[in-house]
Amino acid sequence: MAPTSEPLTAARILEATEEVLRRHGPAKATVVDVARALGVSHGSVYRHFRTKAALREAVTERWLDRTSASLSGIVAEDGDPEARLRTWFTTLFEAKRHKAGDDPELFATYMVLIGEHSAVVDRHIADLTGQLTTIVEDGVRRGVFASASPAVTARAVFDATGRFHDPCYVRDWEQPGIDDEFEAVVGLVLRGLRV
Amino acid sequence: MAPTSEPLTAARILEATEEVLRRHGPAKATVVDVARALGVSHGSVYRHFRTKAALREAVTERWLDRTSASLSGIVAEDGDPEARLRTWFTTLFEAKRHKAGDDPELFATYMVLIGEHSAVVDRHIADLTGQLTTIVEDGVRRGVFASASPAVTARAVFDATGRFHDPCYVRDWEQPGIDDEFEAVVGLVLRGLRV
DNA sequence: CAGCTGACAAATATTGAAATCTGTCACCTG
DNA sequence: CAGGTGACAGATTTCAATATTTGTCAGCTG
Repeated sequence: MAPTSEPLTAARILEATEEVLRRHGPAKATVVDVARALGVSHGSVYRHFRTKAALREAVTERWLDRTSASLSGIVAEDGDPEARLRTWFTTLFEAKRHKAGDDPELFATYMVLIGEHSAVVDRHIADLTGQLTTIVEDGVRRGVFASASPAVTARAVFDATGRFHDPCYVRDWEQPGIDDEFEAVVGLVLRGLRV
Repeated sequence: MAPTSEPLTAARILEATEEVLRRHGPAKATVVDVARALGVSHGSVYRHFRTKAALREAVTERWLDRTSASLSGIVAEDGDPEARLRTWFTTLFEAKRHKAGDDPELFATYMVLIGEHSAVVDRHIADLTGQLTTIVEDGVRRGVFASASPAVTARAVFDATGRFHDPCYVRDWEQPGIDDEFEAVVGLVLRGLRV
């Protein structure tokens, strides 16, 4: 399209790759498509990313990092830890549900990418449980949460709410009654957390 | 194989279908294979099951029902509800983990079947949460559990422990540390359940 | 000479013709 | 005549030929 203009950067390639994935889906998005979208030869793309897998992995990481970033603000706040925990999960659930509901095809695309790059997902989960650990530690410090090991507890809290953030449950997120189920699980977990 | 002998019953067809699925996997198990294993024509199989899907559904249901049955004993016991709940989940997790670990291919086969027959799975989940509801009600009656609605609470407890019984997490079940994570989640949930 | 190109070999995906399977049903047979 | 058969049409799967894609690299170009 654009014959030549700005210098070819990793960021521009990632942007174009996201667009190609959105348009063609994970199965038909090729490196040649990405290069064409940028008006360069596919050899140039390989100058910035060693393999197609590395390129897709970078796109996946960027996508997951956007979610982490939007939650980190809640961790930084200084209010009631229980309320912050509740807000954190509500925000996460809402964000995932909207991503999945607003553009199911794109979400399905990212689910494929996530399946391809488990190391990135592991890092992302470590990131999120790290945020939870901070909130749990804060709660313990203030004497509102009981936990011998905040990191272990944070992980347990994360695992217990999996139904409301793990993509393997996407289908359930549109089901009626899911909000009540969310409240029930979060309520149960928060009760278990209190001193 | 066996030219003719006992009368052809639904039970014998289900048995043979399980065997064919075990041998050939879900993709290559055909109705003709099942008929051949029984020494009959495939038309006879269609006399007992309207479609291939119905046959596979029946096999799936039988498989899931075996799990439910093995847990119902724990529900019927009359000990400490908290201990029973713990035993119930430990038994479920152990059973699933062994099924998955001992014969991964067969487990993968059943995962495919489960994906094909969500109505059967829904029934199975209703069955299991029903068992949990009985234990929770018992705990409330004895004054050890707090719950405004045992059915809702039971469902929340079931959802919160999904990581240790939902097949979408099979991979995690072999990971080191999974037992600690199980303990952490079950501990958290039981704390949340206590008065 | 840094950055890009495009021809190329090997790996992977697509395609369409042939083979197999599903589900039906008129007709056997003990 | 209850229970079973097997030929059949349409749907689905397989397989091998064909086309595309990935990843490399010698060489072009601004």
